[in-house]
Amino acid sequence: MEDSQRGGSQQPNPQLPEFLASPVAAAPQLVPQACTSGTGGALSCPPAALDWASLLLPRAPGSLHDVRATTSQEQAMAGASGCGSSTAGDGDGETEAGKKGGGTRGKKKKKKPSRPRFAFQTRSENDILDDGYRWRKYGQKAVKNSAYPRSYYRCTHHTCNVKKQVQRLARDTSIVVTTYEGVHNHPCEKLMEALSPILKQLQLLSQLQCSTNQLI
DNA sequence: CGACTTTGACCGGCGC
DNA sequence: GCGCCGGTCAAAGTCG
Repeated sequence: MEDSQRGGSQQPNPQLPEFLASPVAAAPQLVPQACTSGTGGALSCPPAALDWASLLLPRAPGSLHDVRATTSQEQAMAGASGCGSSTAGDGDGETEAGKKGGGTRGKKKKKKPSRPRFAFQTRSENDILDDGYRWRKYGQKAVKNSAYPRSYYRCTHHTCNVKKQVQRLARDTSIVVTTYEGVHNHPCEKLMEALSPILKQLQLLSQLQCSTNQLI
């Protein structure tokens, strides 16, 4: 319904969002998640200088796994809710299989605690953080102790099984908590598209520098 | 017409 | 065992 989400997942503007375009000055201010004290701690917060480039590349070294959250701690995340248990565990790869397998509706897979999961908070008016990937919303739930519903998204790439949850903090409604689950196994087309001219320029530049050095 | 969102129902884990 | 709650499914509706 909200216009912000309409029109195919989220692409309000054709270009990348500022925070992707300039990783350092992350626009929707990444809130250094002091990790909602509370229950147990620390939800892994991506470091202040989040390496978006590596995050967006499939299985880039030192990316997601480094900031993964342990399942028991995820709930601290939002502080957003007393979030009970739930896990989400999704098969590392094969979710589809388990889903409608029997033909019965709404079948859930078993708990699988270990799946790369990390969350971060952004200060933004937009619930949806355009990270360059395409997401399809597959559910929305009201969560306990929070006036705001939690939305569930899945990466639309066929072979990709990454999910994310988006929820606005109850305590500070200007903060949106995004929880990613899984690792993209495909490049971020949007980002690649946006970066390619820059990369080309860089290549040219380095070539130029090389030849200048040789001359000297 | 395809891709996407909405929304109610269902399922399973967990705490009591 | 029961109820609560989070996560998911899938039909129906919407949009470009």
